[in-house]
Amino acid sequence: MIKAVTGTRDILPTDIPKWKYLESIIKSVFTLYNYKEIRTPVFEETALFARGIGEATDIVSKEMYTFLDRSGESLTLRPEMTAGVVRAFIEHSLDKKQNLNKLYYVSPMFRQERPQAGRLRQFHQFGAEAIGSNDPLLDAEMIIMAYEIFKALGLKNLLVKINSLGVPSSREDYKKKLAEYLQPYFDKLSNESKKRFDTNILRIFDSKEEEDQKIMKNAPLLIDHLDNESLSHFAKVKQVLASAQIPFEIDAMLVRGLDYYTNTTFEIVSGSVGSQSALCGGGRYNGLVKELGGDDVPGVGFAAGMERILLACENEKSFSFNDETIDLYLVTIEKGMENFVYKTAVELRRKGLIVDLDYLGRSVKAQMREANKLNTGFVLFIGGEEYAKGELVLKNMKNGNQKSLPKDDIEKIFSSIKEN
RNA sequence: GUGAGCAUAGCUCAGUUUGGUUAGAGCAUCUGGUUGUGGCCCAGAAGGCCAUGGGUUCAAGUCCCAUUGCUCACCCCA
Repeated sequence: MIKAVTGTRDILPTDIPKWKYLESIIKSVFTLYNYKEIRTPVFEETALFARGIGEATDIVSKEMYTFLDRSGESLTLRPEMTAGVVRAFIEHSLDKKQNLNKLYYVSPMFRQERPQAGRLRQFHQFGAEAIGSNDPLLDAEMIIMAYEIFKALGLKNLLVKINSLGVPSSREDYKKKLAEYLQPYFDKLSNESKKRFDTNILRIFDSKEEEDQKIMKNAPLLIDHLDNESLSHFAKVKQVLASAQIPFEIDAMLVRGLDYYTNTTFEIVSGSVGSQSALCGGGRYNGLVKELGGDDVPGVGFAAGMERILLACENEKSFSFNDETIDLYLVTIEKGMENFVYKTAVELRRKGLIVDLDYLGRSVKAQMREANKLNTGFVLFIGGEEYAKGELVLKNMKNGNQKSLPKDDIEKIFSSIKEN
C-alpha cells in the first residue's frame, strides 16, 4: 500500500470544517487591519532562502527540500514565507506603488525534520508582513493580530514573549562583550554551543543544556546593551501592547534561529500542545529587503503554525461544530422511478436546497437510515399509490409529520421545506 | 541526525506477563425485526497473512533478532 510520505497529512472531509473555520477567522482579522492577501510559488531558487534566511541557520543547512530540476537549476520547496514575499515585493516594485505594503498569506511550507507532535514536514502557516515602515506600531500590530486570531478561536492558555535584538551595530558590540564573558567557560560549554560560539553566539541563549544555562544565567544580556534608538523603539512596542491590553512578558533569552531579525522578536506559546509550543513567531527584519537586492526598506512580520493551533484548539476544546445537515433526502419507493427522482433532485438543487438521494438501489428502510444519518430536515417519498395519484409524500424528520404534495409542483415542495 | 516507546478488524482497544484447539469486544458497515418510513431497541452477517522477514520450539499474536512504519522527545522551529 502506498502511504502518505512521512510527515505529511491528508486533511479529510471530517477535518475540513475546522480548517475552514480557522481560515475564516484569519481572513477576517487580517481584513480588519487592512492586510491584503499574497500568494507566491511553493518553490523558489535555492539561493533566495540561502541568502534570505542565512546559510548557517538550521533551516538552510539541514532542513530544506532542495532538488535540481531537469535543466540543472537548484530549486527549494519554501521552508517559510518571508523570503518569497520579499522577493515578490522587490520583483514587482511594490514599494513604488505604495509606501507601505501590508500583506498576509495562508500557505503550505516544507521542512525535512523528524515529525513529532505539532511538527510536520508539510505544514501550513498563516502570517503577515508589513514592508515599508520602521514604525513600532507595526511591530506591536503583528502581535496584536496574532493574539486576536488566537482569542477568536477561543484559546486561553497563551503566553506572549517579546524581546529586542537591537540593530546590527550595537549587536556587534554586545557580541564582543558576550564572547569575553564566555571565553573562560568555553571548555564547559556543550558541543553545540561551542559551534555557536563562532557561528551565532547569541543562540547559546537558546540552549537547553543545564550546564549551558547555568553559565548563561549570569551572562550580560543584549537587552541591557541596546542603543538608545533600539531602546525607545522597544519601549514604544511595549507601550502599544499594554494599551491594546495584550498581556506579555519580556524574554531576554528569546533569540530565534533566523538571521534576518533586528529589533523586535516575539513568540506566542501555548501550554496546550506538546513540547513544540510556539504557535507563532516573528519580528522585525530591517536589513532583509536590501540583502535580497531591493532598496533599504524596513519590514516586520510573523508566521503561525496552523496544525499547532488546531492541536491547541482540540486540546482546549476551544470551539465545536454542530453536525452537518442537508435539507432533503429523496427516498425512492419503487423501481423505475429513477428518472423522475433525479429530475426532482436537480430542480430542487437549482432552487438552492441541499439534496441527496440513494445511488445504491437500496431498500426504503436502508434509505431512511441513510437519511437519518445525513441529518436531513425532510424526506420526500417518491413512488407507490400517491405517485399513481400524482402526489409525493413529504416527511418532516424532526416531528415525523407527513403531507402529500402535487408531484410536479416544485415551487410548492420548495416552499414547504423552506418554511421550516 | 540522536534516543525511547509502540505495531492485533475501517476506528478505539483486549489477548503478549506465565507460548497450547477455529484470535475477541465496543463503535462503524450491511441485512432483517410482515407488503412502503429513520433515530432507541433486538437478532444476525460481513470484516484479520496478529506490520514484514528470519529464528527458537512438538507448538508463536504471545519468546529472540533484523527490517519497515508510526508516535513521543532531543536538536531546531510554526
